[in-house]
Amino acid sequence: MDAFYASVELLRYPELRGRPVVIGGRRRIVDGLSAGAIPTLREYSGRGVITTATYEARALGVNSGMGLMKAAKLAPDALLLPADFDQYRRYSRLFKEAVRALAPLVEDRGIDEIYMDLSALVMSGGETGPAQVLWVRARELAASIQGAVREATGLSCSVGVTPNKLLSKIASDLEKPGGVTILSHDDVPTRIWPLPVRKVNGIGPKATLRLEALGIRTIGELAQADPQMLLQHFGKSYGAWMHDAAHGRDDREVVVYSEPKSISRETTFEDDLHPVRDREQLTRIFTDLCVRVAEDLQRKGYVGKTIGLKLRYDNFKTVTRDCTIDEPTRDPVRIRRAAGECLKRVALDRRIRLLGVRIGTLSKPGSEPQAPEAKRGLASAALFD
DNA sequence: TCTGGGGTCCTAGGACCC
DNA sequence: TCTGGGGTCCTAGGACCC
Repeated sequence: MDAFYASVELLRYPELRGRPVVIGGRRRIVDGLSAGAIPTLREYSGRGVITTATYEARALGVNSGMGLMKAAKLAPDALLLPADFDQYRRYSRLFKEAVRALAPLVEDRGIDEIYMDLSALVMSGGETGPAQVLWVRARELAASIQGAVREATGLSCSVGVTPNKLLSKIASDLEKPGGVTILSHDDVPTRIWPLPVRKVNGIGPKATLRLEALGIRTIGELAQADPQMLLQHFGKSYGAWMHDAAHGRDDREVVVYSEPKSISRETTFEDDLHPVRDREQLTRIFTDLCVRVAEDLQRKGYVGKTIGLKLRYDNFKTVTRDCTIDEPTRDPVRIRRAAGECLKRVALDRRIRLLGVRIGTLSKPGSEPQAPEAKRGLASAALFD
């Protein structure tokens, strides 16, 4: 989806179309503003990052992930709207339903992205046909998907049609907003290799810096790099993957369903809290996080066994602790108790900026994996010792 | 002027088991 | 006093993604 959160907001505030708008920060009352007026970045003070910026705002140099105070320097007159996740989830459901009606093999990649396996549709009827024919079909299909999404939501999206997920992800980004990009393997040298390595899904900021230190900036340079050297610097698994990725190779399937692995809630405080002086407030927030995790478990129908704590200090250093309990649970009291045990294992010697609670090793109640005792072949194993 | 909230996957060490 | 070769589970941290 193109600038998803911002585009949803523009449906609600069509008069803002064409203006720089960013989504982020907290809902707050700004002194001196008349009720209903939309504040500009200039008027904002406090914590937070941009989650989405309209293309007009991006033209001013602001981007998602950027701190709001920094963004305010670059684009003081950009309008700032708080995120409304309930609304985004609603539109997310709508666009995914619209796509599934046309192309049922859909993999969820978060609120505003999907992969579709279009093979059967592009190669309908069994005959493969010359490349030109497939191209035409792919383009028609992509256009009808875009049409269906617009029909259902009023929003625009960009589509990449290629032989695999890796290339499709890159391709979908090449002609935003509203673009369709179709690539075959033969196009990799001309269309993919000139791009910076950062465009590869899985090469993030750290790997980009390390590659740059090796003199590798583009995907083409990565493709030409000595594989042995990559293994040396990035390890067997990541190094080999990088090399394959640079050549556009990717054999991952489109996964239409997967079970969640963990559920968590966390919050960054308006102001850093002192573990002693703000103890009461911290305790209240901590308990509330546990309650919300328990509610999420209940709503989604899971229980969990591994309870985790996350804590970020004022210097941004982050620590986690977790512990596994005997019986899977969704009880807020048990979760709170376990998380409390975790808390005893971290240093509370400086101010805290974030607190989080997580639960993992999820299962559906009543269908827990068998108890370990039942799985072990005690009788036969004993014979060998 | 610091840097959100929800996730996944990987690595690596240690405990423990046979 | 030294020491194999599997395996699983647990924990902590970190990179990365949307």
